[in-house]
Amino acid sequence: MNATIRDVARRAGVSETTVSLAFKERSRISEKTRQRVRHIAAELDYVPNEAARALRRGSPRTLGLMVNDLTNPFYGRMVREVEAVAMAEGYQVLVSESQFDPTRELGNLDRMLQARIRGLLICFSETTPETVPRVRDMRIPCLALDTFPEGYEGPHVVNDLAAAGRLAVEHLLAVGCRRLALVIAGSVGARFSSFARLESGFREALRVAGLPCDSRQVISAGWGIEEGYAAFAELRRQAPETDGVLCGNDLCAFGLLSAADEAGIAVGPELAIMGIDDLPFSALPRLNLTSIRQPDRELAECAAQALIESIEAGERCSVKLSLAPRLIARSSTLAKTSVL
Amino acid sequence: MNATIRDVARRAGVSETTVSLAFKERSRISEKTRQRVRHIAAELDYVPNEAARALRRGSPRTLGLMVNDLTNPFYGRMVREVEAVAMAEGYQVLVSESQFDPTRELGNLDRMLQARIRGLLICFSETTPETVPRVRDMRIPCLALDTFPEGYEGPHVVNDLAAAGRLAVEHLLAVGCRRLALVIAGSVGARFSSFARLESGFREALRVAGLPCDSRQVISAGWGIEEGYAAFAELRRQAPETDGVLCGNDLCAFGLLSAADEAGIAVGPELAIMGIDDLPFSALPRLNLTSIRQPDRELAECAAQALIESIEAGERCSVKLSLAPRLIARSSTLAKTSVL
DNA sequence: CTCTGTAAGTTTGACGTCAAACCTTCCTTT
DNA sequence: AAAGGAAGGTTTGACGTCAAACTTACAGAG
Repeated sequence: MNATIRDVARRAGVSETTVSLAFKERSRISEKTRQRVRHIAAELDYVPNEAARALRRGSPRTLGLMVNDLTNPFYGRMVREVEAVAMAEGYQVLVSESQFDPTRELGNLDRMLQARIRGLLICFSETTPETVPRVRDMRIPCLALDTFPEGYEGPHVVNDLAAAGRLAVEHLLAVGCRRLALVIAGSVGARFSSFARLESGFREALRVAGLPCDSRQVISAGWGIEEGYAAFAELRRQAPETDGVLCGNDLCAFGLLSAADEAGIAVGPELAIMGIDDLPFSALPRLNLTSIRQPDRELAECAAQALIESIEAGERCSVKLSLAPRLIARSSTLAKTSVL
Repeated sequence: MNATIRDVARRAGVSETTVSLAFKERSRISEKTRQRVRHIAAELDYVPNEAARALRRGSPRTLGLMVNDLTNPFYGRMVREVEAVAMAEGYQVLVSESQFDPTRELGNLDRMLQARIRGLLICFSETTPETVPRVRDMRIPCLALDTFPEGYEGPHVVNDLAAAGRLAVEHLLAVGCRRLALVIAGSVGARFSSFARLESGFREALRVAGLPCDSRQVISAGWGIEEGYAAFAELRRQAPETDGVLCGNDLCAFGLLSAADEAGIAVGPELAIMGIDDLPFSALPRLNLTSIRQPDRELAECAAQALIESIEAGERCSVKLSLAPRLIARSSTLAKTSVL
């Protein structure tokens, strides 16, 4: 049905190899022939058959992208941007969702490998430490996207969470908070997490400001709305005097905020709450959540580009990039001293 | 690197074809041999090479899934469910996003066809009428998911939007509203849209209730938060006496709700607002949006299953399914008569 | 004892692409 | 004039799978 390289060759009166060559830059073929062949190919609507290519080279032009939660718009944007870059480079993207479940994640990884992906972008989650060594030992280029856990030493394109932590503390202090808390995913003690960097940024900024920081100020929660909601009770129990909270992501902050509302606490004046991600929803006046915006577009773009480059170069990926975040102040951290 | 059918054949002392046959049910091969071959294959971690299969059969085991907006959690869930079914059946999913842009959508469709997808699930949008004939004329099984436009006559698995319209009207009337409006995507006059069914359900229920319904009660908007926000002004202009609104989706409702808040209108008592989708965000106490929950899981599952079945059967898909929605009442349509 | 039929395999070839190795010309160089 | 080289091709074969066509062995019929 579709034109093959053979049809083009026949029509152009050259060999199949010549046609193949005509589509490679810098190949030993005369410019004249190249143009002619390309022209004929275009006429015939010739598109190289991916399956045949894949068979020949041993693997298809496919990238794997593992995200945690497809219903979180943040990951949706990752998928969008990665696909855009991949498409431009002629790659397909195999999207997979871990749902924060180690078993599922490992299974998905296997599936991707069986599909012979040529490279992997992975958004690690804190709940799946098993994945780290597996990814490290993969023989295709892999790149951590958005965040990565402590033990991971590999290439990455992530948000500078330490900077985010600092930014948040500075902001919260500036609006008059004095007892800060951090609500993040991962378990106490073995905070196996890129959130450790968030925490260290957080602690460091507190230290610089001359404020104490003990472990009760760090609450373990999860990534979702529910978990944020539950974290509020924990916060009350563990650090009741808190007047400013930074949550690991916006979803979690929404939950916390709901719980605070319910408890009759004035979010902003009594308890400042902020998140990380700056989801579109955070700008809704009713939520109006102060958040830290990650440069998601660049993030995904850089990562995808870098990954594809290493694939083409046949080398291990070596990018290590931390992108600076930006604070978006809204009323969930309304200054205590300001007049409403 | 990976074991091939040849390795298995050699090890089992049979021909390659026998190995191939051993993996097909109902093939003319003795049960004994089948078991032995399968066992050896498992031992060698043999996984059939997709690229080779794809080359042989002319197309890979790949499904196309076109959604409108990856940052809308609703579509995220579609992707999730479709992938789950596809994976179980040994198919890959090629996800594509139209972003409500006809050019992009047609381009994506082309790309998918070039990737030789074997079937297509498409969430039509109102803004891309060009796609309808293109999809109709595709020679692979296609299935409309979630919704489909007026001109489309093909197979589909959708939400029963007429029922949603009725449900909404009944609910709004029950909580005491008397002047209803509908905010939906598409342009007046040529409401090229499955929303026409929503509208007809809406109108019908009004008629049954003995209430008038003129065209000013139907506002054209878009799908996003921004568009919902803008629609509020339009609503005030076009139908200022409105006391109950149904929005085409939750995102749009969030925008409308924000604008109403801003205008100092009490959402609920003064103006009831409801959406369709029941996103997780809608349950946030601060938003607390009454919504119509679509059975998204079944939707995606049925669709994916049906599509794969037609692919395997080599027939055109013929499923036409409308799934009943369910109303989730929250305070954005709080009864006027109730005490807050 | 030959003939036909069936069950259980095997051989062969093709799907489309593209390296690697192999030819021609034609031009330089000494 | 012979040797060498480069430019621009072409031929060949293999990637892994699986129909289709072909073979063999054996059972039962006549």
